[in-house]
Amino acid sequence: MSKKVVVGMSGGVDSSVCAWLLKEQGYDVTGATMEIWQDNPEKTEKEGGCCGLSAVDDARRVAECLDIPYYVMNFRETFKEKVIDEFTASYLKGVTPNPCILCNRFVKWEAFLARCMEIGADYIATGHYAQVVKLENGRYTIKKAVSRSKDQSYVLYSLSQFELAHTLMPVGTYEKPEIRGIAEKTGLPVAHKKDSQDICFIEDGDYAGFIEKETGSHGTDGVFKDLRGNVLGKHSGTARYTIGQRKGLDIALGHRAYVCDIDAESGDVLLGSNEDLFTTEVYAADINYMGEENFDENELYTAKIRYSQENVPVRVKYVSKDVICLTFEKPVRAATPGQAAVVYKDDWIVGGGTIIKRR
RNA sequence: UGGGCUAUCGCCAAGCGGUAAGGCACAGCACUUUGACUGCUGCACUCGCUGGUUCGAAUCCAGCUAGCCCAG
Repeated sequence: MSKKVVVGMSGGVDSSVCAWLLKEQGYDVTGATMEIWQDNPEKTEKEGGCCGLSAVDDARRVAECLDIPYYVMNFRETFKEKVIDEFTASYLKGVTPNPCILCNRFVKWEAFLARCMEIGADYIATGHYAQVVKLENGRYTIKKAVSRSKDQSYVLYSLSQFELAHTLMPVGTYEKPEIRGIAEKTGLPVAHKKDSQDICFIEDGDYAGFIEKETGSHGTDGVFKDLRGNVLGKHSGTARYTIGQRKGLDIALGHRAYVCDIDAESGDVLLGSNEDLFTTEVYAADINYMGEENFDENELYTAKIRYSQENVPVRVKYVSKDVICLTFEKPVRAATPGQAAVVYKDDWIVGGGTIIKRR
């Protein structure tokens, strides 16, 4: 009896090929699309040969094409509660969340895996560019994708050992062009769909407008100040800014200015130069361990503090049981509370946490 | 009310008789399965207004208007 796996299908190329690959490998494959937010069929593909189809329709077509059972699962409530509400709440607190990480943790794994196991699945699978591996120490971890430019390990750092033990990510060993090649060769109807990007539940990209619409607030009103405390001008609400931001400040100082700090209590938004953004120490909490049970304070790891950043050598020290201090060998730019600090050893994840402050 | 100074793109600011630099801001695109960063492109046929001098003025002259400073 072959193992049963449910593939989370977004209707995109990667998850579609993921399903194909697993079927090819002999798994008993079922497709499922998580309905989370996209409730309007308008959001369709602009290019490729299958215009006018929503994510669900695309996924269903792929499932038919592969001749596998297909379900649509409703996770709207979980998504609203765990991702959207958290997203907006964070911004109002002056913190910059990473909704993809929240979604992975609470929806795509916690909720989706549980649902799939209820219907008898041994595994769930996704089209992420990352690899699930079991180390010699017996622990599971996420390893970077073979395709370093597409690697998504960073947004998966919060998965538990149990979840990893029941997860397959076959796409992680391929390059993007290979995946598209497979989609074409096997005639999947989504071979030419554009890669998804930006926050999925905010279609126009105006996240500040979204927050205001959802909560009726744009954060705390207040002023821009320089690093010495001099008032530079009024701003339009703390929720519109994030550490390291330059665009959209709408203030002409003659030189480029970047957000260095946000105080949602007072409404102060501190502006400084790009150099002012660099720091060598970053604190993180809410730690999830992957490849190791604990960080070794004597080990030289590498870490990244945002999705698109190269790994930087780092030492990890415990400030308390669940708060760590990362000391980077080279200053890192714009450590931002709310984003994740993910620690790697070689190309696999040791663990990670949420950035709480920088120094 | 006398005297002086200044008026160039949203902000700052070059220009000093030869046919409008630059920075910041802003916009679009690219990059990106988060927010950012970054890169590229665009952004005053016009120089407070009205006349005059000149082959030719934002640049010289006159008047007007506005703002600032000093004096009372």
